[in-house]
Amino acid sequence: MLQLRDLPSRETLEKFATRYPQADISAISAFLHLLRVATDLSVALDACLSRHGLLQGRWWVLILLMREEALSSTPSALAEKAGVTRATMTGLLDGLERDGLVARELGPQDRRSVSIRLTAAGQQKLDEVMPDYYSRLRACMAGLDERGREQLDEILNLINGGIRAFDE
Amino acid sequence: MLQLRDLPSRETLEKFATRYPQADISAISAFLHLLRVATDLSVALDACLSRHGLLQGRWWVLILLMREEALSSTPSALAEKAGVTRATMTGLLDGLERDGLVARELGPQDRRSVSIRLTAAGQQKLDEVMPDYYSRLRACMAGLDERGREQLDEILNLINGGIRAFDE
DNA sequence: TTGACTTAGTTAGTTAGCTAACTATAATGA
DNA sequence: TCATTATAGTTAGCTAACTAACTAAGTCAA
Repeated sequence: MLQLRDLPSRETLEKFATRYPQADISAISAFLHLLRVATDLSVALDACLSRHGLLQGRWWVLILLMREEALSSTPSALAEKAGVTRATMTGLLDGLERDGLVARELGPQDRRSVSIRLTAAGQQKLDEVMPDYYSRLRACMAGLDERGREQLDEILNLINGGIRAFDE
Repeated sequence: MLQLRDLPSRETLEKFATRYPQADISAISAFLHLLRVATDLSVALDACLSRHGLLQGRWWVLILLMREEALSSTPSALAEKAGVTRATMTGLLDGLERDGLVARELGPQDRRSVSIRLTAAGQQKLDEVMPDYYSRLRACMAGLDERGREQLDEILNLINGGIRAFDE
């Protein structure tokens, strides 16, 4: 997401602000800091998942299926919830099916539709990954108390509300 | 980064916490919220840059060059600062050179080395993109006052310190 | 009822990132 | 000195995302 490692120093930002007076230095700092930490968290998550032979895309599919009462859904619904295109979901499901973590079954009513079911092996994989993920995440966030978590939540909501201004 | 659109509700998290007692619900919420907002910011940044025919990777290269006193650097140094591999940097520079935004010149001392220089067209491109980027970012962060920005900075530092615990 | 549209899923081809391996050059130490 | 090792840059091939286009099936209205 944010590859950049060499974040601008205050001096650099001031130099740029001289040429570009639109610059709001503390806004830029906050923005880059947020992207930097989020990217590092995402990389850490990837590292955790890869120990179990998973990547984020495929892992989220398993979780979405586990959330379902019948442990099953359709590629379209999964794509929507996972935030990827249906074409991408086809590829994710191909991989999961190959590894036996989900099964494709013909939908009974709509013959265009396919039912995707979490297999026992898929559930077992989650039972292996989730405790590891949750333990690590707990440790990672241990330094931030409840008050800090609430503050973060409020700040993120404020920034989120501003994103439409970014897009205009 | 975080594709997932359908973030878990409190009920879902509680259901998962029953099966996986390691779960720290407010930690998970904070983590996902942070990744979600950061991803949306990154997407908004991409949209802004694409109006000017740029993507993040190539844009950061231009900025890194503009930071240099002589407006020039080497592929290796740029790769390190941009946080990508040298192979990736080769590809980014190919594209930028094709568009005339940077120039490859032979380094005088070390004959293995190549000097990359920001061209006048490259500087002009930045002079077009940066005011737009800075204006949008200012508007996006307008809802967060200085106190909030300081709080965010502290919170991010706390979380950042915890990332090593995620990796163990 | 049939022609136009919509929806579900897949396939094909593109992209930007990656790793691994390569060439050329430089640096180092027995 | 010269054999080894390290560094700079590139190339080739992989991956997971994307868009666009396709087939098949369902829906709807004139």
